[in-house]
Amino acid sequence: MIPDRSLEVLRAIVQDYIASKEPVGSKSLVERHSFGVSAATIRNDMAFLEDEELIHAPHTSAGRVPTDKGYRLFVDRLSEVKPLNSAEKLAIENFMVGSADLDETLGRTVRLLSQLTNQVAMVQYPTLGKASVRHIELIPAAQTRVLMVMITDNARIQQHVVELGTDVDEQFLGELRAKLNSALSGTALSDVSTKVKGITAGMNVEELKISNLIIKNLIDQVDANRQEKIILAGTANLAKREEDFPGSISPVLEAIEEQVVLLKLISEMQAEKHGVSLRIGRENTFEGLANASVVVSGYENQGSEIAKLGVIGPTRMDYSSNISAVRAVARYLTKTLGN
Amino acid sequence: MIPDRSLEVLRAIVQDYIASKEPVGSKSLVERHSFGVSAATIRNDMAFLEDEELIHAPHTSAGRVPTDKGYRLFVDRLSEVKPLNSAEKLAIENFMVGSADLDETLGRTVRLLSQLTNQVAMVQYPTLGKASVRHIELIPAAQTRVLMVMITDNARIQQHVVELGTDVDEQFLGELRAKLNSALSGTALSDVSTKVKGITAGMNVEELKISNLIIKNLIDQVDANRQEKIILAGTANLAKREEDFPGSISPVLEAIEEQVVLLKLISEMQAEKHGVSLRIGRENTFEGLANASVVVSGYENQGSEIAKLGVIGPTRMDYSSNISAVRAVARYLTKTLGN
DNA sequence: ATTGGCACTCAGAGTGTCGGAGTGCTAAGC
DNA sequence: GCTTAGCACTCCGACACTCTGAGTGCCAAT
Repeated sequence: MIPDRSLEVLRAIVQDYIASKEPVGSKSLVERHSFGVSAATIRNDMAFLEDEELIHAPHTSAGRVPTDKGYRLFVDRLSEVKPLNSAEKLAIENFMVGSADLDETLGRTVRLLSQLTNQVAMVQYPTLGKASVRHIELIPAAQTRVLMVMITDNARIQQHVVELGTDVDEQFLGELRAKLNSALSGTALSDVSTKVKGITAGMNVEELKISNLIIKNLIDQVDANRQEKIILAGTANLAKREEDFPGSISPVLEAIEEQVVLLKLISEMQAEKHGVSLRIGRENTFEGLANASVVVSGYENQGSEIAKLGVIGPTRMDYSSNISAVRAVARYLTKTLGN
Repeated sequence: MIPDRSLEVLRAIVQDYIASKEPVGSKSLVERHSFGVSAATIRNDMAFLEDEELIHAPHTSAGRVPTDKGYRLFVDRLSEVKPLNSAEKLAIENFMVGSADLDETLGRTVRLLSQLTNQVAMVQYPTLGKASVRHIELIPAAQTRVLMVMITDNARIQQHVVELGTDVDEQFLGELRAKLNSALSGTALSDVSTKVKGITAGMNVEELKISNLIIKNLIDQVDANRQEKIILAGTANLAKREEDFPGSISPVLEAIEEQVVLLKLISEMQAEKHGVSLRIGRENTFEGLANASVVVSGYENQGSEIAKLGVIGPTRMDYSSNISAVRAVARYLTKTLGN
């Protein structure tokens, strides 16, 4: 395998490169770190690392830059998770104080994360989890459309418009709403689809048709995570790091603007080490993110993971800090949601 | 005043500059336009325009570039609003088809606008306007907190968490909700604050305190536009136009990320010509937008303006197209909301 | 008022030079 | 056999210099 000293050299290269943004050469390396050997020896080690494709020289006589593979090895085996400093901890505490509803909490969280890391932060809206139905409302929204609103006991609101195909009968809608509420109020979401059966007893064909439409929609709402949504903050941080993205930042901006891309990305990422998941450079299947890294962690409610949050930045990012920030924010969010 | 030919020269400069992104000189000007006079004459006109601060030479012997004032004069007096071409019209029609709830409609609208203009598009969420109350729901959200949900008959949902200061009494909450609903259901929002009086009759001190808190909050919801919110699309378009922003795009990105800034900006802008309002470069009081222009138009529901939408781009933008796109999209949105 | 001519300016592209940082290799040393 | 000093070589980046083309302002002539 790779000798210990070579690993140390790799670590030093990654650290120096992240700090200086310049390719790092053998001489400056021995100056800044005490390897106890000379530059020439380091050069041999570097040649070895290059064979292993862990580092790479942008051109013949330049210093070396870590490859994606190098970063990967670095985070997996060489980096320790930096504990947050007290200022950062304070920032987290302050940010969370007085949070009100879900929207606001998540909004604060995403801004907090972007401030903490100086990267683009994202927070995925939670799935409904183990909540139960509090109230269902049916509102005529147009000639042939009904707005269905479901309020759950963890204070989430799901809404959707249902196209009936025929004119809305307000009277009947009122009855249906009463039936739905008496049947479902207090029901766990997981039980909705069974409990809702039998509600259509004694209806005529027309009513049945409408009821089924609405019920179908209700069930869709319940068991789908279709309301998947991600909020972002700190996009401007990308522009500040412009020089970190060879070429242009615009593919990155395009990628993060596409909710679909982000959702796919996030859903592919499963927690690895420290409860955090990481994609480095081309590990992201999406082409536009070839020069970007993504750090993601899940957050929980009532003991099970309900969604994820994370940051996106250049491959040349400070992994230690970002990983610990993402992890800490995920924990605090879990804690906040617990109240 | 300014001689006619000089105005023509200004128009030509603006048009050429927008097209070529290069400072435009007297010679290329006479080549591309048929003024019927020589370059030397044009130069005299240009000197005049420069005295008037309508154009400006970036350095001694370069061509001229319009100033903010020049653009302003151009849009006010010289440009015609370009009618949309059929492809664009088609795009609008297609985009709007099958829109469902408000969120989705606005989401589509903002993406449509950004595609049409290739700029950053924004849409402000509408104020409640002339709607009336459909249903009020009070949900215990935590030990001492209540989630208040108000559904209006134009299918909008307002929600807010109220901190009671004391433990929630579910029973009482149920009664209060019933009272609120019977008192307010069907009431126009503008009448809520008067109608809600008297509802607290016969309550004890503790109940009164809670009721007042909730009612106060309800009224806040109703008459405040506090739920002001803007959605954006096409941020990546900024990055593509990077070279159009002297210095860096990051102040612009920062500005548009700040909802507060955008809301302030939008609220200051009142419709001028063609129902569209325009801020060019430093006309934007916000420093970060010194090199940006903003095109805004209002959209309506039930005959009155309920919110605005628009685009943000470099001062060197195609005003004619963007103005007509913004105007058209605002109209289509008004139309869509009418259904 | 318009024009052609002329001298002048300047940014930007191209070229040449130079130094420094970095490399690979080799032969000697521990 | 690993380590090291030394050396020749490479190449980027900075700097200085030149050249050119586009553009200008001004003036005398029409």
